[in-house]
Amino acid sequence: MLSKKTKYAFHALTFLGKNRDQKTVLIQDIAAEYGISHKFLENILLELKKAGILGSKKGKGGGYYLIKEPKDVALSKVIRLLDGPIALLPCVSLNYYEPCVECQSEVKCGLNKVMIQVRDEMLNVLENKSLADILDKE
Amino acid sequence: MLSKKTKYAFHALTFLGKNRDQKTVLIQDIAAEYGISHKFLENILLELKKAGILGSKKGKGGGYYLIKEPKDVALSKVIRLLDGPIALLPCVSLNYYEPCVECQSEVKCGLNKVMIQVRDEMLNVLENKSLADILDKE
DNA sequence: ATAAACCCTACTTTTTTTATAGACTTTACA
DNA sequence: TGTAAAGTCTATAAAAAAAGTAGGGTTTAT
Repeated sequence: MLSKKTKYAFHALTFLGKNRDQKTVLIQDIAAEYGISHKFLENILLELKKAGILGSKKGKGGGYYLIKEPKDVALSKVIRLLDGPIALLPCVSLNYYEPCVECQSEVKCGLNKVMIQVRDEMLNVLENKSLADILDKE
Repeated sequence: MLSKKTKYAFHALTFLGKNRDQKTVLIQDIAAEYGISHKFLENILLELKKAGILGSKKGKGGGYYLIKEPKDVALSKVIRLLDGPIALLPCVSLNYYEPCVECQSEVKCGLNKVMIQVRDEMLNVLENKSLADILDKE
């Protein structure tokens, strides 16, 4: 399951996507829309900004806005950013690889082989679905 | 990512699958093979037994054995048993459904719709891969 | 009778997630 | 030019989940 952080990130991105006509949107308005803690959401939006997905404007009249095209915000990108690896095991993660301590030889490990296949099929889905798909269904 | 519990379950199942010629296998031998805590593994094997995947024999000369054909032990079954939902959000889980409190209307939620698609594609993979696939690659 | 092995429940520790606090910086505008 | 509005940043606290441990109970071969 995704963490709440990631789920809220998707909600926020959806809200920002729906309000692209506005120059900026307040954290507060997003928090209110979904009943999320303002402060918690603040951290999430900051991470999305640092990742180049959102832009912001400080000071009075400021707020956040979507900097990327919705079709260019893949689900995989948001998940990796806030939740970490998509792979089901550390030993098959492309972005967060770590060997399994209990594993004598990765090359001989059937579980490793199968989980590489699972990872590839999951990535195929998560890299080809994007914020645009979410917005299309709203 | 899968929990260690689930990862160890797959290791144990693999070991038992490779030793189907023996009547029973000791917890201790599986734990030693992977350097896993005996007691922790005990709990895991017990769950696999209760789920009808493993059988056991008590007393001296006892141990665990695979009760199902490897091809009939889908990855999805083991993951659900030890880790819970496969779906990425509670509101799209088939086996562990819960509404999202922040969601006004599930029917109008684009995230919900997209995550249903993601779930179906993940299930398609995880229900069609099994212990047999792991054993084939060892 | 005894030792080997699984069964079961409860508990503790550790890690991760979720949430909060508060001081700081930037900006619009009266 | 002062003030209020808004994002920035770091640290910490609280809650929940995962990982691991303990120990007595039951069954069975010899």
